[in-house]
Amino acid sequence: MKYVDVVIDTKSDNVDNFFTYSCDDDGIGVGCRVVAPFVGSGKRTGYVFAVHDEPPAGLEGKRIRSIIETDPARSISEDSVRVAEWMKRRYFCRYIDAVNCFVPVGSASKRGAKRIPAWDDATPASSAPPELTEEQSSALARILPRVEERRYGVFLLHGVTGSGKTELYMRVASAVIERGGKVVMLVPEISLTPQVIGRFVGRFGRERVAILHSKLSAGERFDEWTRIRNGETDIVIGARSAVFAPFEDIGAIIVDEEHETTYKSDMTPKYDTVEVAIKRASRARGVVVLGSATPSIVSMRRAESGLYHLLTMKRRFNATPLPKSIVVDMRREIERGNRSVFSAELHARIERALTAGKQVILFLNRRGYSPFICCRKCGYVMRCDECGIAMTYHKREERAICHFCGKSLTVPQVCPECGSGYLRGFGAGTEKVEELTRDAFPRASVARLDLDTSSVKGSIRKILRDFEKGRTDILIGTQMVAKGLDFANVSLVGIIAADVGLNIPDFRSSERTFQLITQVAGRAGRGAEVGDVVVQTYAPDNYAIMAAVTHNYRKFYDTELMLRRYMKYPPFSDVIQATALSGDERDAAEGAEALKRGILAAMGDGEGRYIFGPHKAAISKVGDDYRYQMYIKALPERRIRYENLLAELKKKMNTDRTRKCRIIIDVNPFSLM
DNA sequence: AGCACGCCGACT
DNA sequence: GTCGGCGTGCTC
Repeated sequence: MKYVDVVIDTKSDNVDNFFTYSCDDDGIGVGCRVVAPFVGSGKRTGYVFAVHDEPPAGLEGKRIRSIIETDPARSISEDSVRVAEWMKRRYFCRYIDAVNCFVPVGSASKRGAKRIPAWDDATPASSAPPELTEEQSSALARILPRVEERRYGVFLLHGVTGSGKTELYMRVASAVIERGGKVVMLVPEISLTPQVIGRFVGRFGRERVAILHSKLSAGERFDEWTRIRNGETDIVIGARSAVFAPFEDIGAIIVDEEHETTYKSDMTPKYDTVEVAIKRASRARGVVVLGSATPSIVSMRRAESGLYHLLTMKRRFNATPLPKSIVVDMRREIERGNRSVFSAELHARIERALTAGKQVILFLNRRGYSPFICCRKCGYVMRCDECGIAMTYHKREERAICHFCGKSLTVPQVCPECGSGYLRGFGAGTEKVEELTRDAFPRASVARLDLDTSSVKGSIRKILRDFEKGRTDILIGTQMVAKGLDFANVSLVGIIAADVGLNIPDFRSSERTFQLITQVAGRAGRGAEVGDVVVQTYAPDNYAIMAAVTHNYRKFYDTELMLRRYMKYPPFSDVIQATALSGDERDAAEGAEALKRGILAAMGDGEGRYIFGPHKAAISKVGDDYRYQMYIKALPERRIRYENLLAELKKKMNTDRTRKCRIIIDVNPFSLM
């Protein structure tokens, strides 16, 4: 007879702890999925977190019921359970939320278990391993000993675009597979990285590679999960959720473009994929390879302080120099009377590129026609009544659209505040830039790639194929054009407004701007010739823009780190966002205040200098819930105290039926809105 | 006395 | 979340 501690799968915070059952099956172990009796004649599924030989103390007077059945097909490993425990503490979620990350939702699909999934996006590319460059060899030489000795270690691979990071990933994967281990390859967004997948499939073969992507149905996902768990594959490639792949012996977890924000989950549990990868690899004695041309400040800091091993690759594979960038001060353009979105310099260079038969990419991180709609008489701004944020004008649909919740309205003829007829869109988004480009370069063929033109299935690929085949001269787009595109004939990249992201209220706005400009600029001159980049900005002296333009990561990192240290932002703290939600605005506001009182009561009033808010959230309402939120800069020495305190306060408030609000907590949220 | 309802704690 | 125990208060 065994006694097992089980976490029950329910939706309530009240039941987020262990329940002890008896069990006569010796096949039971940590990670086992079970069905257990719960509340009268009811039964629920759950997961075993601990196994004891004796009934544990503290259960006097309670009956210990016995497990009804076990479900080996959907059980997880003991290591996974330990990582789930860590996730609960780190991300303030319930045990079961963390456990469910490791388990597919569906059950076996009816189409037969051995089906190989659709591979539409992955064209296998040349498979022969090329000769390594000197930089690649020396980087690899630092990773391989750990792979062979099965020692945990984290490597931050800082490699400029085109320095051959993917080849290095494949060599690490090869070495792991050779010694019988398994590999997880994480990419920011599966649909935008067909090249990487194609190369892996070409090298390792379709049968031994599993690809997890969002288009899989629940049944297909379950089949893939089972295939992975049964050891039928060596490599899993996928977006962030693939970090939970059911491998036992993880030799390597590779995180491509580790700085990307898609690695932060925005749903419960709100985990950071890089952190989970490190936790899993350290348990499995595997290596983690974090690759990026623009490593996150947090990762680079960890490398600098010796927690990670830093590997640097500075040379581009084909020795093409990095593109030449010039900065255009848009304030001077206005002074000279040029109020168009194209500076004289950019206009001239586009002309020149087109004449030479070259292609151009224009980047603007803002979709729609105008980012806001404003009354020129009284200053009224059209806002989404659901979310409270300014609505974007979309000309083709002739509607005002909320970019947060998608709500769309017709634009009124007259101002709803003052009744004037001067309601107009202000500023320019990609839709407007497309129109202005067609006007300015009537003989060029122009296309646009953003969320609005790519929502129809297959249209991304069509737009990209047209561009690749040279049927499009100028491609205008948002971040979508920044990722992984590699077109030899692009000689010019124009960044229409480099400062768009710089002024959003988030401590990472400089970091994101630096990364984005670097990434977009990298699209120029991927062929034999040096590319040109024109960066238009109203803040030409800004350190993030300057450093990006001069390809000076070091300079950016040093400046940014100094500011972060001074301001006590990550990596010098964790920013913890606590949000109170309620259908009643006063309950949300009062809940947030109560939480803050609870924190100050435990930590002392002095801690108030690290707590900001609570205040009505910038996105003040989501669905039926009003949102009030606050931020805590949790210094490292207080992290453990906050882990305990906030878990306790959150549970207390969420289970208190006299309080009509819910508390949710996000550690280092992707956005402060 | 009999029962509907809501509050509250417990669920192994 | 959901069940059941229990106290309150209304009705027969």
